Amino acid sequence: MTDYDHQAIEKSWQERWEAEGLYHADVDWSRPKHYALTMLPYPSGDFHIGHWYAMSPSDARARYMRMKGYNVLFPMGFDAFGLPAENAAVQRNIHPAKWTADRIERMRGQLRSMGAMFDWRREAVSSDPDYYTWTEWLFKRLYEHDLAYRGEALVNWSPTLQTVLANEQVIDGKDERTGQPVVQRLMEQWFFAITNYADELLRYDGIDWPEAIRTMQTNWIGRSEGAEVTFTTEHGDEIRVFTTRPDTLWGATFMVLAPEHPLVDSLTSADQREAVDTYREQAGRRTELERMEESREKTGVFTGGYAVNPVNGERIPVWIADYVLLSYGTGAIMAVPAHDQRDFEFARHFGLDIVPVIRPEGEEPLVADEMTESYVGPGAMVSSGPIDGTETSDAKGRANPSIAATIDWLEANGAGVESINYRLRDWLISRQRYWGSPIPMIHRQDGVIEPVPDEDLPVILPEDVEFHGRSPLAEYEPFYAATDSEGQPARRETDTLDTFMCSSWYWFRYLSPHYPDGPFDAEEAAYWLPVDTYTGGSEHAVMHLLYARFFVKAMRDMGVFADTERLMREHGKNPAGAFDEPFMMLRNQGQILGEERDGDVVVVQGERTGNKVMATSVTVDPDARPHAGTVVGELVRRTENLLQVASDGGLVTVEVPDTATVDIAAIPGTNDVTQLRHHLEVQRMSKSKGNVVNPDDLVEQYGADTVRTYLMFAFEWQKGGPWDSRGILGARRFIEDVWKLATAEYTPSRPNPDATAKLRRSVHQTIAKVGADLEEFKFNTAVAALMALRNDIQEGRRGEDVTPEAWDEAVETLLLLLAPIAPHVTEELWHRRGHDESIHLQAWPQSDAEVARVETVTMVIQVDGKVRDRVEVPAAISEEEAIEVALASERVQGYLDGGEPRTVVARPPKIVNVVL
RNA sequence: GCCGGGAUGGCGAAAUUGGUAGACGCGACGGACUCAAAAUCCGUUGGGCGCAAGCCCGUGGGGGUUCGAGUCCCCCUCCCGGUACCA
Repeated sequence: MTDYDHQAIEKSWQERWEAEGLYHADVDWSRPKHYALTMLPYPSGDFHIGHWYAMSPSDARARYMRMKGYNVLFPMGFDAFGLPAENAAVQRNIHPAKWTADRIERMRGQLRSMGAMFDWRREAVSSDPDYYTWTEWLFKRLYEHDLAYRGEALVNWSPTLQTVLANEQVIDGKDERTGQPVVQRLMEQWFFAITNYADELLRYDGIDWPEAIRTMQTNWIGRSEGAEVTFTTEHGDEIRVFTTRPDTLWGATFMVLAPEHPLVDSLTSADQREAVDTYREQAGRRTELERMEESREKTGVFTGGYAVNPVNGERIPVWIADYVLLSYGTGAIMAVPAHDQRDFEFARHFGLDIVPVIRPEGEEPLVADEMTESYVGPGAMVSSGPIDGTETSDAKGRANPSIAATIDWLEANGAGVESINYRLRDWLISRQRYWGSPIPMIHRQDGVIEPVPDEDLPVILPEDVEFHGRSPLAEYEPFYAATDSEGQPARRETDTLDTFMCSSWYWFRYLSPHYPDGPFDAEEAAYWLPVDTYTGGSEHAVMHLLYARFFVKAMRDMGVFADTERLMREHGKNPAGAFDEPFMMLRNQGQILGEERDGDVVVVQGERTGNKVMATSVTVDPDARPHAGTVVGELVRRTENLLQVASDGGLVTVEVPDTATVDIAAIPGTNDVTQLRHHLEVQRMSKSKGNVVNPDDLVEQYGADTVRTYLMFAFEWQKGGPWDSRGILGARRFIEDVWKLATAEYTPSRPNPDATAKLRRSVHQTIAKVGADLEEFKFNTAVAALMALRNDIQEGRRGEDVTPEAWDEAVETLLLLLAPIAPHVTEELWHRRGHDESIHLQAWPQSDAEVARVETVTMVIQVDGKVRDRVEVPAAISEEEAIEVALASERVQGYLDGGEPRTVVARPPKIVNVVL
């Protein structure tokens, strides 16, 4: 037993740190700065172990940087606007402001229990007028620079949420938050012109971000190079199409328009009118989700109209089909069935012409009737007029000779132009909801829209409104009744801003959360910006992280940083590149999953051969009766579709083929093998599954230091993994061991130089190892190294053979290296050992290379690549000596059997390989 | 389908980037302490063979490069994440 009382220690240090302002970070131009940022939480009400997993390692690294001599800013705040608060108002009659404030208060307490080095003076809450004044102000600046505009577009409307959503917030036709389907509607809304920055957003110059995030953003932006070609209808209307393969224009045999395309009406012939109207009506009624759930069988109707292909004057039919989307490209395509798989399927389905225009490399020419799929490979252009015979490769855009030749021809003949198209749409920013930042705009009676003057900002969100599931603002006269710049009655904008806008600039507000003259104090910004490290989840790859990049670029171009840049220069800091990107380094943590459960009772029917069973049916039910079943027992392990079941008759391997019927008591409805796999393995934490790990309970039971240490130790941080309630005991034991060592009386009975040197070597190696690991976010190996040092110190204690000086050095170094990870217990022990100043103000220990150096190493001797012997040799051994030692080995001699080795490869002092 | 990341003991994981596979921890097993249990302490722990010295096998599967491959190259299987009639 120790007198380690984590509850008392953690509480008292948290209070003392707060009272002393230990973590206050202030501008100090004489010191290098480090701005460490972790994604701000939404005030959901309760901290999840996932928050701890994201934040406490980030805190450890920020603390490490502080000990390395940086002036570190590590702020915290709340992303406080959003729908859940509004729902609470509807369902429980609690005002969103109160709901939010209560939750923030509770979460602040939980955050404090983590013992992180947050500078609470810099806390920012996005729903405070202090904050959203500047969200509104930024909206106005964007409006003034034509980066915010009102426009009509086909948008995602969520009937569930009663609001429109940005493309980024719709996944698989369902809204990102609730998973409910969205529908497409043509509506007039507010947008941010993020597409103006598409090309710049594709560049990631100077930033150290995970490859995966950059790829996701690149794919989301979806740049494609090609040409825009103009076809002409029989009525003389122009139909513009975007294509990445203009070289196949001579193979275009029909056109397809999106059902909502504006030219559909004029194209439609009288006899096709009814069919077209029916199809359009059906398409409009279906949600994105329904469209995707239906088979991939192509549907569509002929309009009865024709258009002329500008390259050859051919008259081709115009169809409508829902595989062409109004929101992408021009909403119309030329169809080249021979060389595009979707067009091919459509043509086959409706019996349309297929004309090959590429002769595959080294093969016979394609014959339309014999084709079973489109051909998209390289070859030579055929039946293509002016570009006949031109080579075509797999390259995209002008890099492909046939495409380059076609673009030149199109431009010379006025039939089309080179064009680049993006998948990225402008960011739809308005929401028909209450609990968000107001949009500071006024609709005049004459239809003109004008901004609220700066001196009238902020537009305050009124409190005494009624909640009923839709935005109350549009029905609340005291809010919407306004006066325009000419004193005329007008209507205030009642939509509010997407909460992603609030989180697109919050790290600037942290710098000076109460600064009254701008979104941030330029002096603070000049010193702290840009953010050096940013940590958080990768789920924000194409939302928050893309918006944040857009915002800083737009702010830069609008001159918002002009004063900041001037101040940077005055202080001798080069502003170049400081406002091109928000976060210089980004690292994503993984996810903590629910605890791996065992104890599932499995009942299997099937054919048994020995201890193997081919299942025909599998039932998972904790209350399963031990009756008829080929095998009844407890699941021990599963890999793929193989289950290991411990039954009365011993361990049985059960194979579950796709054809087996599966019944899982916990999951209603018909189940399948996939569900079985997921159910029997780990899963996400959720209240309904009853596997949520509550950090508050863990902190009470084990202490924050133990929880932090365990979270950093147990997983590769970027990866995460299933919670293990037994694993945390190892972290607790480690902390207790540190306590014991640091409070022990140590008087050696037989100090000797060898043991002393050995311990000191370990200490200095550990300093280097832990520092390097924390630098690279490798928290698990950093903790492992500290545990190994603990083991070495314990060995010294048992042997009583290291000098008191080496002992003290080892123990205190252990405390210093552990301080960023377990801040409370190390602080306590540091003081108990007679230090007055906080351990968190100490410098990171220096590793003495001389002390850390090993004098002898174990050299491996291989014979034909197999390890046959190990010999202790001086670390500085020469190649000749190494070979000599290796050949002198008895084991090697035995293999040589008197003969000579064919060759010997030596990499002293690591390895010598003797090849027979 | 496409893009990205993976697959290493019973489990979480290490491995200086081509050089002792399994550090560190969990669990398990054996022992000490205890009337007993927990806690704690000591030890063992990839699999197989062997009394032992030791030998063989082993990083999802199959090939290859190399004196030497978890690591590099080619092919395949599976898992996780993202994304999808994107013209």
